[in-house]
Amino acid sequence: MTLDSIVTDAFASSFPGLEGFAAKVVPATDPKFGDYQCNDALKLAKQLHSNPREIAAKVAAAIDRTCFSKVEVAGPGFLNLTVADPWIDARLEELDAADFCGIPQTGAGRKIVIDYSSPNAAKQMHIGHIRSTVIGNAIDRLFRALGYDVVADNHLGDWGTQFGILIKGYRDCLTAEERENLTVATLEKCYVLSAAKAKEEDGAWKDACRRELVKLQQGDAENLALWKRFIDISIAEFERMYAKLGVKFDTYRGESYYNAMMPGVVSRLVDAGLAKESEGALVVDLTGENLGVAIVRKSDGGYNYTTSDLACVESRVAEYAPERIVYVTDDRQQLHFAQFFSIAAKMGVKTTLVHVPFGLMSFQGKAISTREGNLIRLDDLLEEAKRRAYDIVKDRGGDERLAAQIGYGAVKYTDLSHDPATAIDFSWDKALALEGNSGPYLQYAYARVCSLLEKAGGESEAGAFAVALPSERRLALQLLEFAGAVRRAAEAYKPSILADYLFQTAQLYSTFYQASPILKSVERAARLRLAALFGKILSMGLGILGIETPRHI
RNA sequence: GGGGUUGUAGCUCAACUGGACAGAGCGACGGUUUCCUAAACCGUAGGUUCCGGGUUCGAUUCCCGGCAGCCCCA
Repeated sequence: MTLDSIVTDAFASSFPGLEGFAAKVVPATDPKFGDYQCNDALKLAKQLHSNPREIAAKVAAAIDRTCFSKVEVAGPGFLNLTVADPWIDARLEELDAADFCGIPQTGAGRKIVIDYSSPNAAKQMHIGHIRSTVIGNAIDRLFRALGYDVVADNHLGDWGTQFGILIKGYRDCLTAEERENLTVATLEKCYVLSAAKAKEEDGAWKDACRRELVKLQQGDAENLALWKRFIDISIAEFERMYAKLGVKFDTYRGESYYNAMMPGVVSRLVDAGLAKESEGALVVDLTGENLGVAIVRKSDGGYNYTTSDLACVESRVAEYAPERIVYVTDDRQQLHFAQFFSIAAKMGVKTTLVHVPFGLMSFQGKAISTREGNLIRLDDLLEEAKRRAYDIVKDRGGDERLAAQIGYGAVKYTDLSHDPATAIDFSWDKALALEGNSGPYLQYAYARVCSLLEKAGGESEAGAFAVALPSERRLALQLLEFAGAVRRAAEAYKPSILADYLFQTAQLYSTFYQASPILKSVERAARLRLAALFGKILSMGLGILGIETPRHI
């Protein structure tokens, strides 16, 4: 019997007329009110046009008391519930025995695609790529934790005019040695040089670039091989970053993958009467939905993102039949996705499309761009994070590996602890925070649990749960909310909900740990058990955020 | 001009989708190590939740109207 159903029963027996009324029991907003509360008497009073306190009193009288040590009506009609300690112990026992730390496997047998990170090929990743990568990966892990079959796809920017410029630059701006040992950094330099020459007066270089592009598009073997090489080098470089960040993709399907499908998409749009000619371009008019006009084929015959995204969604539906496709991109693309989703719906695409927009990262209030000259390479950020962590860790016998776990964890947590919707202004100190609400705070809490258990001689020392002190009860009740926090984070596409939960949990543990001796206590066995369960939940939760949990710090 | 989004403590952010006295971190000030990891813990100070209306037992949350920042589209 869940608390929900116990209270629902009490409502049902007090008010026989209620059909399908489900009471909701939530954690108390303040410990002084008890452990849980139910606010439904207030809601019901509105429906029934009667006094909420009387309703609450009637329900309180009807509640089965076996789980509760106290049930009272307070304020305008709140039902405050204090559970009996043995009830908590029994729930903890269940939680500890449950698979997946009690996370319901609601996604079993269900497939979703998550599209994130998506950097442009032939460029190095920079701090502007952190958000999509880290938030997207946490959403990916959240859904896997719920049992979903997830396809993580990296929709690379691997096609377009920049490759004409790159191929021309590769041939005429690089030394033989640079061509031999080609890196992404070299490709970047090569692009800058070639693009600069393309702006020259006579236009000869620009024309040459265009010719290379056309050859590539027409399948010229040499240019195609070069393009392929650029992509392979780019992906290898991205994977070097992803390895540091603990990110793994199932597929790397860039725009090029959908290239050949685009004419088909356009002709279907025309056949369905959705796309119409306008000023030489082909457009879908969405002004009726206040979404303006979406161009699906430009007047020069080229396609744009809307078209390739439509081809992409059709391809994914045909291949995977996912119930949902989630796109994690910055919030500038909201209109684009609204247009694309609307057209997809009109084409009869059978899946739910979700856009998770996040606020753009800026640096000292300015946009991150080459022009502003504030483009901090992701690799440099991660190295600096590791270096700062190492300075602290080395005195305690920590090595480079530990420094990386802590430094990278700090960077990831900083991002994940904020609601994706908020814009973030990058600063070294914030990104690399090691105290307070930070990744290392959580890792430190975990390391202390591990150390404690080790000193105790392993988890075998732990006995039955027996919560008693307020600090133990509060920690215990918080642990029982884990699955709910995971579920809410996934439903809202906000890893920050889980991060916030874990931080609060670690705070409650620290308070308990500080206030109550464990090893030297007569309650040793029970407290060790509680500490061990906290460690298990924390480690699982951080794992879902993609943050590592070293056992020693 | 149209649309989106944000506005909460000095700063950075929460607030479980309408609940009780709006909470954390950082910073400030003051405490806690013969004791399980002080990257920790405890306490104090700090608020017109941008402004004005509305809805109701109850609004940071929902509705309307403004203001400001950022973004997108003509």
